Amino acid sequence: MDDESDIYEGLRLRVTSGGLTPNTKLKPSVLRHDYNCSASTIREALFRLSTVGLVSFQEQRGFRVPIPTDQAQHELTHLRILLECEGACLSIRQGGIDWESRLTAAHHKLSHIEKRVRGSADHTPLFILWAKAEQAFHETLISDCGSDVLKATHAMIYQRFRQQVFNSDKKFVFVVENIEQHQGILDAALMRDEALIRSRIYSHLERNLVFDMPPELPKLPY
Amino acid sequence: MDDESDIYEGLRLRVTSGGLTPNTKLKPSVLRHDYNCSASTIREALFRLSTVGLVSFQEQRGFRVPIPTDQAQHELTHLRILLECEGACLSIRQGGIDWESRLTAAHHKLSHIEKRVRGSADHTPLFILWAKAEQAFHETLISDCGSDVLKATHAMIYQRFRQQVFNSDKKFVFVVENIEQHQGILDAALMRDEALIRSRIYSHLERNLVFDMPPELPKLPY
DNA sequence: TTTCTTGAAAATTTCGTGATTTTGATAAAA
DNA sequence: TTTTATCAAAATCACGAAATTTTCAAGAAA
Repeated sequence: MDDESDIYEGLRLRVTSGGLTPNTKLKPSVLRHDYNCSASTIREALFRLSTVGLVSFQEQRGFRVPIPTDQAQHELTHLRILLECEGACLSIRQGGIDWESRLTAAHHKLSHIEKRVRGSADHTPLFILWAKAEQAFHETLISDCGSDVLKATHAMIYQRFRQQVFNSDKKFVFVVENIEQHQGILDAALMRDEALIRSRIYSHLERNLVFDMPPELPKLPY
Repeated sequence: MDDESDIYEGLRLRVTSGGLTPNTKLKPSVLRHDYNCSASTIREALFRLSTVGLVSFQEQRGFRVPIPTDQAQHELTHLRILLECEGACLSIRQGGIDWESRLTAAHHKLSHIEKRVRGSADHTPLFILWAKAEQAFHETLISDCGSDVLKATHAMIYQRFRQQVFNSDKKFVFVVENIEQHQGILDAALMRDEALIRSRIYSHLERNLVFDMPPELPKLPY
C-alpha cells in the first residue's frame, strides 16, 4: 500500500524544512488528507518523529512543531561538534582512498551549489538542494568511522540541528563563510591531520554556539 | 487510561533485562494479554522502543529482540565513553556542591550494593537493584553538564549498552573491579580533575571494547 | 535428494468508531 | 474589570476488525 515510510519522510521534511511556524499543531485528522490515509497512520508517523525529537508531543494534547530555543541550538551544536570530530578522526585513521574519493565528490557537489547560491539574490529556491548536499558532505566525512551507532546518532542530531536553525528567527542557514570552511575541512581530511580537522569543524559550527563554551574545550579541541 | 508509559516501561524492562532470548519475536497479539490492553497499544510501545534501538523492527515482519554482536558492543561502549567523558568534564566545570553531594550519595548506594554482591554467590537476585544504582551513578556523573540533549542521548546509549551486555553470552554484568573503579571515578570528580576522570572512565569501560581502538585514542582519552 | 510451487494459516498494517479528555467561548459572580 | 463556572465543540486515544502480506508445511517437478 501507501508505503508508510513515505508518509514519515514527507512529514519529516515538513517539520524540518517546510516553513511551518513553530508551535503549529499537527492534527492527524487534518494531515490525513494530504497523504490520503487514515488519522491513525499519521498519528503513528508523528509518534515516531516525536521519539527522535523532531516533533513535540504531550499526552492528550497532541503533536506540535517544536519551538526553537537558544538553549536547544547550543546543545545540538555542541553534540554535533563532539560526534563529527570523533567520526572524522576515526575516518581519517580507518578510511582509505575510497573515502577520500567519496568525500571529494560530495564536496564538489556542495561547492558547486554554494557558488550558485552566492551569486543569486534569493537563497530559498536552492535551499533544498543545498541542505541535501550539506548533509551528504558531513555524513561522508564520518562515513568510514566504522561505527553505525555513531553514524545513526549523528544523523539524528544533525536533523534536529537543521530543523532548529531553519525554524529559528535568525536564519543562519547559509552564510558565505561556509564555502571556505567546507574547503578547509576537506583539505584537512585529505592531509589526514586530526588536530586540524577538529579545529576546523569547531570553527565551522562555532557561530551556532549561543553561549560561551567552558574554558578549555575550544582550545585543545579535546 | 492504563498509563501507556507503564506498558512502555514494562516492555523495556523485558527486552533489556528480562532474560529473553535474542531474536525472539515480539507479537503484539500475544503480549497484549500480559498488559491487558489491545494489540495496537503494544504495537505503539514497541515502535517507540525500536526508534531508540532497544527493539529491532522490519516492515511487515514485526518486532524482535535485537541480537547482540561484538560489533554493537564495541560501538556502544565507544559512544558511552565519548558522551560520559564529555558530560563528566562539563559537570566538573559547571556543577557545584549540590552536584558533588548527589554524586556522593549515588555512589554510596551503589557501593553498598556492590559490596553485598561481592559477598553473595549468586548475583542474579541483586542484579535489578545493582543495575538501577549503576545507571543512577553514571547519570548523576553527567547530570550537571547543562545539556539535556547530551543527557538524553547518553541515556539512550546506556540502555542499549546494558541490554547488549546483559543479553550477550559472556555476561560481564558485574565484575569485582567495578567497586574500585567507581570509587576512582568519584574521587576524580571530587578532585575536579578532568584528565583523570577521562582516563578513569575509559579504564572502567575498556573491557567492553572488543576491538583495539585506533592508536591514539586511548592515550589522550579520545 | 534437492529445488520449486502451492495454498492455507498466521501475523502485520491500516482503518473507522466510540469513549474520554481538552479547548474555548459564553455567562455568572466577585 | 477581573475571575470563576458552565458546557458544547473539537481533538485525542484505545480498540476490534478488515485488508494485505508473510510464513511454512506439504506436494510436485527436476
